[in-house]
Amino acid sequence: MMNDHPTIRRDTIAARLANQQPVSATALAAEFDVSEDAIRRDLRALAAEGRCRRVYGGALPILPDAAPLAARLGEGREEKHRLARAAALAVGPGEFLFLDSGSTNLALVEFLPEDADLTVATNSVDIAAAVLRRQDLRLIVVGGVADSLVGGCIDAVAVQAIVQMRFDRAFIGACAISEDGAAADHFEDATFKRAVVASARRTVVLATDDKLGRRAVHHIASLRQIDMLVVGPGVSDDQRASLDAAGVRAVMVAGRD
Amino acid sequence: MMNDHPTIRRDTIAARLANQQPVSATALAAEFDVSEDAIRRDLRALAAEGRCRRVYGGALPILPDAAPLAARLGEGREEKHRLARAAALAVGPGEFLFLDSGSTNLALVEFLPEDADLTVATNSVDIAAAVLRRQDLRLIVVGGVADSLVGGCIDAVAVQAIVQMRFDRAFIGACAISEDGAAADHFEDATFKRAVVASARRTVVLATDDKLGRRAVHHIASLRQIDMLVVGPGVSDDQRASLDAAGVRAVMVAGRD
DNA sequence: AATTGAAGTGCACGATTGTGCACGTTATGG
DNA sequence: CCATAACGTGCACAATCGTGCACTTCAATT
Repeated sequence: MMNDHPTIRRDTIAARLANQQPVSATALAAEFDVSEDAIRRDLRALAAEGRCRRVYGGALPILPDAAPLAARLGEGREEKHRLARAAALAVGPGEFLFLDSGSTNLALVEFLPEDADLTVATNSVDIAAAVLRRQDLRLIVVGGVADSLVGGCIDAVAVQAIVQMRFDRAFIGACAISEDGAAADHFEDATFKRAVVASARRTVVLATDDKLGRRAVHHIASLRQIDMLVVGPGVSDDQRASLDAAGVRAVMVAGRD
Repeated sequence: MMNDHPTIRRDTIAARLANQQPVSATALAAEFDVSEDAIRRDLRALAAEGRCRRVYGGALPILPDAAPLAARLGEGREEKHRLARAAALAVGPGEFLFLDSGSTNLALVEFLPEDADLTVATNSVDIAAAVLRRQDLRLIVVGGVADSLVGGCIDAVAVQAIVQMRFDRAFIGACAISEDGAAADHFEDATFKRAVVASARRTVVLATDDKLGRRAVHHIASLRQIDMLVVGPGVSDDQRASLDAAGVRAVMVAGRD
């Protein structure tokens, strides 16, 4: 019928990329029997929408947080520090916190108030190390089989441990924030985060600008379940308004003073 | 289909460096099947971005900042490395290991055989971090409330997790080794270590010279329960003989060649 | 039915990127 | 001090890219 329609072709390519498959311009051109120019235009459009990464010879899927923690430490360090500093202000004395894995939460450790009788639980090896270095924090390690991509434990053992805790405040790392709420790219990761949200009285999400408006496959929490969303100053007023309207209880903008 | 893409290669290299792994230009060239020139160009680009440090033969990761454990590693570093290197020789492929907290066991991580399908369990935050950096090791984190002196978890939760495991080989840190066996200065620490010994088919103790002949209050294991004791070359023949006589199955002397 | 405009396509052109090789230079270890 | 290995540079070549342009298609309008 019309299996060679341009839209179908683009959707097919987009689906593969969403499925973490790298694509080659030459191969796609042969497969859909169009010139490489057409394919290149498709890929350029996809990349402009942030749905893939353009590279020489084709395009790569957005590998969301696949890069190990340390890799992401360098990029956007300042932004993360601003977010972390702002988020830490909300923490009160004596609280029982959970810090999810992620470079932004790692940055948060050093901004937590000093000698505030805080207890920090985490499933991230790096965050645990950072907390341990601060003698004024109590540390609870969530164990299990460690996932090398996440840099911490997100398996059934970890979920089981989470289920038995009651946090005053949980800081969740999200791969994407949209009107649908927070989402992650990996199934197990999302499952773990859902358990954390369920065990926390308040859920806080720190989102660097690149996460806003993105979408990811696996749902973590609706916007209504997020008690505080901390974003950077680069957020447009439109975005803020639509988040407000969608039910986030508090949107905090870091670095606007 | 396009797994050998230049961009993927560079990302892979960058990820390793971000993971604190040094890389060799020659090895990478062979691994990705390109000329060393291409690799050198990659490394030069990475270094220009400040993501690694260029050295003769390859590139080194950027040291994040003051290494927390490097301080402790400083004292007696050479001796610990000798013990660790010797102890690692005994490890066979596919084994399930436990590494108790302690700087000597931390040193052991980097000497474990590469790509030997090893699984490492540990209760130490620093050791977990070190294991995580080596992507050829599986990591199991033993969770619980972390003890800031020990740098890991030794509470009831941790003991419970240990009880359910069966290690091929456990590396125990001991505060003291005498004819009575191994002992520790802290009660909880000793309790935890006893659980580990009970769950291990073989128990290995790495003892720096200052631990030999010392006594400590809380019993961990008799000499008969220790399957291998690794000591440094500074041990007198008398000491060795008395240990032998007391029932240690194997006393290994590191650094005598 | 004819007109119009938007979207998609292929092609030609010069620019850019990645690669390997050859050359001379520099570091490292005995 | 010397041998070797690794290095940087310049160069040639191929693949790929971006852009401008002409052409088709198709649906909506006149």
